[in-house]
Amino acid sequence: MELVRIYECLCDHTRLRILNLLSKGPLCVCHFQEVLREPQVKISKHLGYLRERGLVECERQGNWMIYSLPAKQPRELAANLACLQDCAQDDSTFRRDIAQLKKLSPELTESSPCGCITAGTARRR
Amino acid sequence: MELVRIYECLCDHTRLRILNLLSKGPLCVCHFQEVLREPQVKISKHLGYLRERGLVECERQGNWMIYSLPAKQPRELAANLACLQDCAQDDSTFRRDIAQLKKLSPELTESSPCGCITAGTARRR
DNA sequence: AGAGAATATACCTCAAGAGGAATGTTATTA
DNA sequence: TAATAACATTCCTCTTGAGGTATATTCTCT
Repeated sequence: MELVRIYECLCDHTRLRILNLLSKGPLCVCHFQEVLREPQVKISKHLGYLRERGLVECERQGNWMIYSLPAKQPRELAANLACLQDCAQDDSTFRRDIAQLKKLSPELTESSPCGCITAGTARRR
Repeated sequence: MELVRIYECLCDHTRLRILNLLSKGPLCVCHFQEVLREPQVKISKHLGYLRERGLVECERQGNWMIYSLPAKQPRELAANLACLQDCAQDDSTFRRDIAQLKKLSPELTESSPCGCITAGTARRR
């Protein structure tokens, strides 16, 4: 995987926030919307961008698309994602996002796919 | 230092090569030209870009501008430069650049500023 | 089959930045 | 002081990508 391609993915704030959330586990699009508070198009396009370049994988689960970090990562990618995680700890936005994520779905890993089954009713826009 | 700003600096191949060379120590512009075999404008502009964003520092030494990595680096920058160095080891271009650098000026650290005193006569374009 | 929910894509506008040609700037040397 | 070396900057063209609006696609459920 080309180093430059990786860095191109990392040089947008929204994408960094997405990758930061994904470090905690798979998520569906509506969760990103909930946590990041950004319009659907924006999130969907950034996810598409990351997917095309192999920074994330996705799988359909009924009506939901579950995004996750690649199961098998080339060394350069793993190293940079680890570095990002390290740096994210110092940043208030990233920390707040994680806090918000836990708040929205404390049961995340327990409930079905990604806790989305109830998320539909919880969303308002 | 904003993470995104750092990544913006890293998402160009020429800049990565520059930073890779700088990891071995300070260098002047003519050395970059020698090793990277890229036109002067291109190198100068990328160095300017990196300088504006605090990824490199420079100091005039007579006719030469000596570029180096910042003496004092914020954590995010240090982490990412370290990560880059780690990844660069797997890449043939980066390895070749370093080899070329050593070949051009094996005495680098011993001779004056950056070994540039003789570099002028060595260049041909 | 039809409706609605979740997500993706097309199309448009705007800004940033890459690369090159020409020219400017600063310092050294004759 | 004039010439030259080493760099920087300006101006121009072209591509990429960000963000938004509107619309399409894919499932699920009734």
